Amino acid sequence: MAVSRKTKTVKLILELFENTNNAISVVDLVSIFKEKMNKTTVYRILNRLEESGILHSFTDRDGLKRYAKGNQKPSLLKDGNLHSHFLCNDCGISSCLSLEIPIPSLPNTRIDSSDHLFTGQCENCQS
Amino acid sequence: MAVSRKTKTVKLILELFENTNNAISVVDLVSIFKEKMNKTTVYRILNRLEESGILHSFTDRDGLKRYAKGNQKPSLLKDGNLHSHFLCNDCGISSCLSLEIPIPSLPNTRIDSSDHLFTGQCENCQS
DNA sequence: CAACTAATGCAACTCAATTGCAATAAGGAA
DNA sequence: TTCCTTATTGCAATTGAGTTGCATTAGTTG
Repeated sequence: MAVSRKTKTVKLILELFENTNNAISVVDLVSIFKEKMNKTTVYRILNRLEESGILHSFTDRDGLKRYAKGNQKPSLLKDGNLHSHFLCNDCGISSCLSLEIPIPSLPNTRIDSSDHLFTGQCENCQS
Repeated sequence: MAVSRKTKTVKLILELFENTNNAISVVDLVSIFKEKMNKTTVYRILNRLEESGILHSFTDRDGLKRYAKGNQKPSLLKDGNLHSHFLCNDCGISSCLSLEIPIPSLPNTRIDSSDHLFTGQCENCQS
């Protein structure tokens, strides 16, 4: 079930992601759009946009889901050019990194996807 | 607040982890010990064992927390020998990997920790 | 415009994880 | 061993992210 209709709510969410490269938590998105649409709608639109390959997501150490624009298909694994993310512990801003990460070769094991999250302190939060 | 008393419940949990190298989800641990101790107790003991450096944890894509034995301190970052995990999508078994992962150098950014999760199909689940 | 159905809003629900507090038990001191 | 201190536990209630069912609304196609 991908996005098939350009509704007002879908346009609002797309517009937000067109203007940032950061990954935004679903909690924040629900809060940002709380006057414009229902919490459930936010969740469902994000699911559809991810299935469509317009957004991708990851889960941080707190178990919160975060979305950012762009595709992250399993096929990308073959390149060894794995998508990874940085998350600032202070301000919570999260960005996508492009990084060569080796895929481990385990005997008789098939690796389909991988997630890589670096955390620390971003440029703006350095005292 | 680390572990300071060797209670019966702490011993039970330690015993389990001494006998496996796998990472076990908190949900499973609560279920395994449901006759022996309260859910809250499981959560609290795991927290203390992690603070003590006896266990370490990570969060999978579903947002579930998993624990395995061993320490994973930020200082390990310096080695470039980053701890990572493999999770089988079929049987849910999770194991620790030892893998050289490069730490990205971002301008004016301090990286304190990192998490790396590979998912796929393990040896036993290959049809 | 009419009709089909994807998409939405709302309320209720699931489930992992946390919290407050009274009761219990580890373990050091006497 | 017994006493005391307080870390630890059990229980019940709560929080909060995410999901579900269903009636209603609104894209889209002809």
